[in-house]
Amino acid sequence: MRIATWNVNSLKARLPRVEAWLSDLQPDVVCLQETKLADSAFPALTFAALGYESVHHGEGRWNGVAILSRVGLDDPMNGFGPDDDDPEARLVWATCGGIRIASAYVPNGRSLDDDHYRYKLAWLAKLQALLETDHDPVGPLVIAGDYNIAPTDLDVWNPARFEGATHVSAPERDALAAMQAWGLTDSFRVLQPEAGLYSWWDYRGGSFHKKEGMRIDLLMATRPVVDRLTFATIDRNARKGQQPSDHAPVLIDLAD
DNA sequence: ATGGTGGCCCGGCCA
Repeated sequence: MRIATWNVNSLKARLPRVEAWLSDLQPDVVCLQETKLADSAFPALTFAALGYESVHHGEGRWNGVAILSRVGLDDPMNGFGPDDDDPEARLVWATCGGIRIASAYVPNGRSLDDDHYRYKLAWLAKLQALLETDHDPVGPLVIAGDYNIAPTDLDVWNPARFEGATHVSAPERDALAAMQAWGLTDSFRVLQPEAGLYSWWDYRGGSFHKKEGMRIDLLMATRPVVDRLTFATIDRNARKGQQPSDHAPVLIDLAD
C-alpha cells in the first residue's frame, strides 16, 4: 500500500501534473493540501475516472485539503469534528484500506510575533487534543500533510539562517514532539535518516536548483503503520519542469 | 538588495 502527501499549491493549476503523477507513481492513498478550491469545483469525477474515491474539504480561494483513495474511503470527517468552529479548511479525515488517514495543512506562522503564528500553535494544540480524546496510538493512523514545521535542523538547508524564524521554533517543534510522545512517528525518517532531503523549495531565486529547501511535508504514523514500512521517498522529479508546485510529494510504501 | 516567484484574481494577499 502506497500512501502519499502533496501540497499542490492550487489543484486547478496543478491538475494535469497531478493526473500524470497518479499514473506514474500509482499511489493507493493521496493526501492533497492547498487545493484552493470550493467543494463544488473539486474534480471528483476526474479522480473517479482514474479509480480514486475522494473527499474534499475546501473553502475556495485559500487552503483546501483532500484525500484520494483506491483502497476504499469510509467515514469522512471535516476539520476537528462536528463542534469545530475553525474557519479555515485545513484538515480532512477518512478510513482507507484499514488505516485512519488525515490530510492536514498546518497554518503557516509567517513570523514569531504574528497572529498567524499564535493561530498555528493553537491549531496544533487542537490536533493534539483530538488525538488524545478520539484516537488510540495502538490503532493504524497516519496524519499526513504540510506541517510547516522542519522537525530538526537536518531538515533545513541552512539552520543558521532560520534562527528566530517560523518553521523551526521551539514551540512548533515541541508540538511535533508532543505528537511523537503520544505515539506518532515521522515515518520517512525511519528509512531515510540523512541530511539534505527536502520536500519544499521557495519558487524564488532558484532555490530548488541550489538545493535550498526544507522538509516540512510529513507522514506521521502510529506503530502498526511504521511496522509495515518498506520504502519512503520524496519525488523530486515532481518539483521539476513546467508549472511545478513548490512542494514535492512524499510517499511511503507499506507491506500488506 | 527587506528583494525574489507564483498562486489566487485583477490590487493586494498569501506562501
